[in-house]
Amino acid sequence: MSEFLDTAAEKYHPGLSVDCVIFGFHENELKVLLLKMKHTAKWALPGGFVEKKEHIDLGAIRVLENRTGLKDIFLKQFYTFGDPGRHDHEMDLELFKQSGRDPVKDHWFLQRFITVGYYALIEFSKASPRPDDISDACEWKSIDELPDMILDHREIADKALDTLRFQINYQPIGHKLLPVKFTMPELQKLYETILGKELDRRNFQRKMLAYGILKDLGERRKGGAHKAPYLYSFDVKKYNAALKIGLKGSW
Amino acid sequence: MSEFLDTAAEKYHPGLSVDCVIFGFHENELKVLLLKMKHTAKWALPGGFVEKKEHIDLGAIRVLENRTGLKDIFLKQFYTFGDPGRHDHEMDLELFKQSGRDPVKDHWFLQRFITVGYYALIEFSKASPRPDDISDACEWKSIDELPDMILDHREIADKALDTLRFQINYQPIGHKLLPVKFTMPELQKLYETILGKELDRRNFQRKMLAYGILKDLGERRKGGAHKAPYLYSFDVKKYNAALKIGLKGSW
DNA sequence: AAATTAATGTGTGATATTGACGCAATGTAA
DNA sequence: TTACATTGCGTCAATATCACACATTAATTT
Repeated sequence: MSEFLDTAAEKYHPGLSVDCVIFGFHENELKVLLLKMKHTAKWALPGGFVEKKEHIDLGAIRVLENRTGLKDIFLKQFYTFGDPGRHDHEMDLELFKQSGRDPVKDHWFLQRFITVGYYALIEFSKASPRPDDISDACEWKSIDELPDMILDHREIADKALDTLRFQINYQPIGHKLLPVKFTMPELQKLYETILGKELDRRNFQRKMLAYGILKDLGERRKGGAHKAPYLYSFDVKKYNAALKIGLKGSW
Repeated sequence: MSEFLDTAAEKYHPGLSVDCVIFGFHENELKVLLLKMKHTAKWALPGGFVEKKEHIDLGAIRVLENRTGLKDIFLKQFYTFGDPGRHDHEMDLELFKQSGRDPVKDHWFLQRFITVGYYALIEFSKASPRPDDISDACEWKSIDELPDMILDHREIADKALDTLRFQINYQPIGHKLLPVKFTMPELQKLYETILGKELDRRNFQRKMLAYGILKDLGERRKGGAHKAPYLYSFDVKKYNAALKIGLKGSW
């Protein structure tokens, strides 16, 4: 950390950061990957700084890969947060203190920061969450029960979910969040969580199948209680073609 | 300009700008307000820098008010452009030359810039376009015939239109772009321009009226050739209520 | 002044989509 | 074996969409 404070001003674009809202779907719940900050009870979105000659998208991709161990992640920029009040001067000074240094006036790290928000969709089971230097845990948290978060990170997470909801007919949400094989009830639960409301099981199935973007695998998912549902996977070509014009439908 | 170069580093957030795509609707055409840059044939979006302790939204509002003479403008952030290649070093040096100064290495103005894109919707007739220091003209240009633009401004304008198209059922587009009184054909033309396709006159009218967001003023617009169309205005309360859940409809 | 023309206002029927259900089939647990 | 929750498939009325036809009106032409 101490070294970071020394070299940051040279390496990174001033006053600019990226924060990622990483979504995963597990046990019928939509989850977000959060970092538990050292020395406090608060959590944070995985984030980082953008190098001076780096595309901001690349900065976000770096963060993503470091936090999840995954490559080729689906990532979308969704909003830039530029409230000058989003700074937490106390926290910054605390960081200096912990690194055993005196806060320097006008230090790169102590200025006001703008942050560009990205959301990512990843397949839950494939990720290997790992903390970074300033955190001592990296865990999935249910979107319905987010813990106390630093700065405006709660607002950023909420806005990401809003965006997801808004773009549900235009982004490969199912394809990126679900495993290759999935059942109709699982797909429905995902939609319900994102939309924040319940859908009729039968109408949902009819509509989904009508899109022609699913391949019926003929198998069933055994093991669970009750009747075993069929397994499906996405017909990626047709799915992407359909998304371009948008899945019609009022959810 | 020379003074600007001296004080900018102190006053403005480093490496950050805002650019505004200002939409207006006139003579059945969707138009964008552009600045003609001095000493070149290229045009630019109205833009500016963000003060160190200023909300980025406020920075955009400042630009808007200065360029149009209007207050209370409808404004939405839509995307942040962070390609390091969006810089035009030649142009920067030119600016230094014109201000009669030598380009200083590592000068605030010569670093790489991120820009936050905003789109604005204004009532065409109420605006009084005026150039800024670095431009010698400020004019409306049809979205269909945009002139050569600097940097990635063309890309920014295109993305703004895409956003408008995407949000057409959720933003008060008609209300902000049209005068208080307007005819159904005018409203339709606006929709057609934004959507980039023609719509059936009769189905459009039926759908619009079904939303219940229009007030029939009973008057007709005389003067034009042929049958005089009725005048409408928005029922703002109902319009806004309808937008919250989104005007249903596949355009 | 009457006829022409190019818009606008209103209506209709076929088709597709939505929303709210019913009912039988299936796998686990009692 | 039975009970039960869950899944697969189907029905039907209400609504929305799409593709038109026809009558009306105001300026222009003859």
